[in-house]
Amino acid sequence: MDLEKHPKPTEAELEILQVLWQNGPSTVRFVHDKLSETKDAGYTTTLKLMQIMAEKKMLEADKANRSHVFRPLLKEEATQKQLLDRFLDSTFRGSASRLVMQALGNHTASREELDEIRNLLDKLEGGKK
Amino acid sequence: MDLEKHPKPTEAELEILQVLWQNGPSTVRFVHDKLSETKDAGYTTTLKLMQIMAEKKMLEADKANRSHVFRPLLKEEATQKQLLDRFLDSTFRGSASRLVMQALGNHTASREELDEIRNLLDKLEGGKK
DNA sequence: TTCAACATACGAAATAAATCGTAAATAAAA
DNA sequence: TTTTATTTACGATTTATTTCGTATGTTGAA
Repeated sequence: MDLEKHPKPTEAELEILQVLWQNGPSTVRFVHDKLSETKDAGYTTTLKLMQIMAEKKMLEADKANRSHVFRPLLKEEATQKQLLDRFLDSTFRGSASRLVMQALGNHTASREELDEIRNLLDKLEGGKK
Repeated sequence: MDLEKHPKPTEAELEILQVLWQNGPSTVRFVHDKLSETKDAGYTTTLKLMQIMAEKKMLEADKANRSHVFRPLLKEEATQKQLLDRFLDSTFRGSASRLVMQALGNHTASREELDEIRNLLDKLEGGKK
């Protein structure tokens, strides 16, 4: 069968997915230009990666025009959740609260974001009453 | 010089560090037995990894006895923070609150943990008044 | 002492990930 | 139309990581 439920994207693949999630279906050229802002690798490198990702069914290429347009087949939230699970496990031995504490402690969040989190806490804690 | 500030531990290295952080300085045998519970690789694989880690100054070996005793040179919290930064960046484009929301949403935390988090929120939000 | 169990040393193979070079096709420009 | 630029195809290389095999040394039990 080989259903390959959770194809963990590599670092480089994730970078590409991020561009697509943020900007919608895009050509290799576009993705590569975006990546070039922070990274430097040749055009064919990006191309090859995206082709491989298409093979792996992470992306789908629309080949109608000469410049193929790729769209992500993985959903951002689902992928984040999957990666978070792994990360939580490997780095925080599964303790979500320790991760949350660290994340909140070390990184700035706006007042609004903090309030949002507080609301979520209320809901969660409500369920535990 | 080659100071190598942030030697990002690989997955396998992290597993070894976890054992050492949890159990204190240990022999290869001990670490390998622990890892064997969830993973399967030969003894010499673990040995080799730990030797490489020692070269990289992630571990230090006490060679007084035949069975060398390895201790971690990286601190757990600092390493977690470092990995969290990268993860946050690559997976959540730097949005700590989104990560926190996902983490809280998908994973169970006890009442006490939730309260702890709430306290932290109070402190943080206090600082923003 | 002799043998079996267990330790480290270390080169090298296996695997995975990322990068690149070059060819061939197509399109756009001159 | 000829040339130049851009694109995909794709094999191959490079680099990183993980794994293992074998040699060799040490310890402890028979």
